[in-house]
Amino acid sequence: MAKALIRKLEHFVRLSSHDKEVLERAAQERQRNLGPHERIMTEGDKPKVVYLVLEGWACRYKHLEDGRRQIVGFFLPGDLCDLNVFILREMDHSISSITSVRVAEISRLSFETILDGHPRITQALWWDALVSMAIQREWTVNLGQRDAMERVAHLLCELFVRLGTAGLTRGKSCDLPVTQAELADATGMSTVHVNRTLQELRNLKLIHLSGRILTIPDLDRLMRAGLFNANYLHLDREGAHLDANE
Amino acid sequence: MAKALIRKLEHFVRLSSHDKEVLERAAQERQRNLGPHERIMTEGDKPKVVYLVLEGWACRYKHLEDGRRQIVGFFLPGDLCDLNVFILREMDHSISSITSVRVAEISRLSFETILDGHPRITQALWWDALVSMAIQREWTVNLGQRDAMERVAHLLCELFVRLGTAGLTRGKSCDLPVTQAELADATGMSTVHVNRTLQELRNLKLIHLSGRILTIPDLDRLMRAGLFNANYLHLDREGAHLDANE
DNA sequence: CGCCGCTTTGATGGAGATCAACCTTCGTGG
DNA sequence: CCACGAAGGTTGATCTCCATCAAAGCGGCG
Repeated sequence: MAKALIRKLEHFVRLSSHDKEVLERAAQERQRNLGPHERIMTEGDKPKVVYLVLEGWACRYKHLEDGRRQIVGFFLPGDLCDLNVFILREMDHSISSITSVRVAEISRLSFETILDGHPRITQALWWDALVSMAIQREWTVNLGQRDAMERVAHLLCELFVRLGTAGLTRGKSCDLPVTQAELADATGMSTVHVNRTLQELRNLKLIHLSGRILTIPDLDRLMRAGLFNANYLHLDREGAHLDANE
Repeated sequence: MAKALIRKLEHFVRLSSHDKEVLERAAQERQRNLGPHERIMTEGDKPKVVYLVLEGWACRYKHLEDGRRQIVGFFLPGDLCDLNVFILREMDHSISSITSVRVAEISRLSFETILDGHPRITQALWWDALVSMAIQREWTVNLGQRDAMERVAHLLCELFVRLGTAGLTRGKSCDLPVTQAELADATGMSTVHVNRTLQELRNLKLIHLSGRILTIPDLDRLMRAGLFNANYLHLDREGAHLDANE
């Protein structure tokens, strides 16, 4: 159930089987199933629980008054929304499903129980939170400095690597269940230009994309095209000194 | 010493005088003075301490291999770098001073002591961390969706409001010790276009800017021009239920 | 079959980058 | 005290990347 999360956290630290059970139980506690494109939380809502995505894709986004929309992040299986949201009085952005999605709702109480009683998990979750912030910074760089090709290439690299850490790639391929309009909202481009950019990437044989399946024949080349450097994802078992010794 | 930080945190929760002393002492512990444009941390460094800016301006930024640079955030007096950085093996971005700066270096140990023993401070610091993430998201929106005028207007609003919460505005004015080139790196624009955009804002009487002093005659109008909505800064004493009762 | 959501294509326009000067201010040293 | 240089700000001319508009393909599904 919480397999993707566990697999992701183990890029930071090796968890004991007890740690894993604790996470599994938290993920069971209360689940919610959503269809594609349903609202999970709306800007202005009072946040009451922590969400963990178990299956499917979702996204955070903000609307401007005049209707423009920016997707500020994708939630993939294993992703948590901010650990401490319930400190805030109201959400400053919205969250929607992209595909159909199963989420776990973790209550404030049981979340705090985990943080209190399980220092190794706690550390791993903070690591994950720091990585989320690094991702958000990298998106800032992406939108501020990279041109269309680089921007799309960079986003695809990020998604592919993140899916990989959650165990959701198959060889050189992965699902990419987003429309070009959604890619546009995430990259700050128009749909038309996303379309042309994807074609260019296809012509250069940097990607193969059809029927919601993305294949990256040579990830290194795509990374170079997108000036992608994975260091911001901090994937090298940085907390090894905490490893469970079982 | 830690006045700006305390003042900022009190937008979330009222602190006891003991709380304030604890923060003051942490800010005394070990200080460092830097001239303008000095490196504080470099991408790749192992982070060892938490920095708190006491005086002056600094920024975080990332370089692309080909030299392009994106400023991903400004540090104003009272700002802390990520609470838990030392979990990470290496920095994924750099931090430099803009003006001359005084920072406090808070050791991992004494930082953890604060977090352990002072729940009200801890909550306030988490609130601050969540606000930092919201700011980063808002920058993503800024770069992705807003045009030049809106983008600069939005940034100026944000800086003015944040300075205000730290007690660093004088009426309608504040310091703005950044060059146009730095504004360009923060907004993803060219210096030339930042210059023209500032002129336009001046012509519209939305700002008055000279000699590093920014004056905003009518903040509401500038906010409208930048589609600025302050809710992402969460400034309405959200943690009032925790207020120290003294 | 026919519609709806998504992708693709072509034509046109504009916001902002780039290049290249020039100007102003201010700190430094002769 | 002035001369000079460096750093920052300002301007004009040109070009390009990407937005916008509009219409046409193309599956998939009721």
